[in-house]
Amino acid sequence: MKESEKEYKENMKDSSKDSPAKDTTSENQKSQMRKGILEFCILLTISKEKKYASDIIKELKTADLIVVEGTLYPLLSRLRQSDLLAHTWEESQSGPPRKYYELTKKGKETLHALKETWSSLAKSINHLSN
Amino acid sequence: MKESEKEYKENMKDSSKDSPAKDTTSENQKSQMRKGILEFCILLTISKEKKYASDIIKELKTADLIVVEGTLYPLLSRLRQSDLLAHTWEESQSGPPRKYYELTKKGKETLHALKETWSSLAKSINHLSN
DNA sequence: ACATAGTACCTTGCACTACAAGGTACTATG
DNA sequence: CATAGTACCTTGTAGTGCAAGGTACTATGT
Repeated sequence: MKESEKEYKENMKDSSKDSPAKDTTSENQKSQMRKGILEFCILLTISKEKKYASDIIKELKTADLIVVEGTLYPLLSRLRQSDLLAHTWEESQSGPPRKYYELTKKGKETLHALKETWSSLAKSINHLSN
Repeated sequence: MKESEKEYKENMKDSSKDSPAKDTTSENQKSQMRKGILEFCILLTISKEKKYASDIIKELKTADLIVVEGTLYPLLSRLRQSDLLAHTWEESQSGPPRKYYELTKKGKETLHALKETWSSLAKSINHLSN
């Protein structure tokens, strides 16, 4: 029924002429894709040995993941508040004392769970790619 | 300098006693990890053949990715506004007409870029896992 | 003819995230 | 003692997924 179809399309709220197109630049996409994965990555790096903020940023950079301070600090606070991380102050030879983070027991468990989530996600993408 | 270290710690704004811990339940983590990847998955599914909303949800479900309508529709609108998708109305034998989506040229290019982003991300995680 | 169920589309408001920008406190160096 | 460097943190903004709710059409039973 061409007629009813036409009616339907005309009567339905239409999002065609919404606000101007938003950013879907590849700059943005990369950043969007990292969302929620950063937490995983940070737990991963800390799991090897206790680290402080600059250590973490450095290590992530070697893996081609750019993270800035303003992102990292709130994230570390979140993880500590959720009892996934604990910190200890340690003096430095050159500069202010550093806050070294390490995984709590809960943190290790969570990391394990996140690893599974990740591999499940990777499997899904694989599945869709065929 | 135990003394100066102490000062530093005391004087710095401290986030230790912030608001109560937020959700870092594994429910939430899984959902957070999917963020920004959904867009990629949806382009992937549409790349094979044109699909409408329910098709997409069904296909994602077979890959163990749960998506709901309220998530999908705004996302499709975004992609269309960014000229990655185009849609055509088609009648249905049973029910209202359907909006079939397919990739534009720009959409295909973007999908290609996203594939690279994904594999680079996977490589990073791999790198960190050792 | 009319109500009910089913399908398909869409919006609003919320919680969460990453980031840019800016600020404080300490150390080391010229 | 000023300047640069390191390390920590906060505030405000834009983007995202989701729950909840709403509109429009078709098919079916009574």
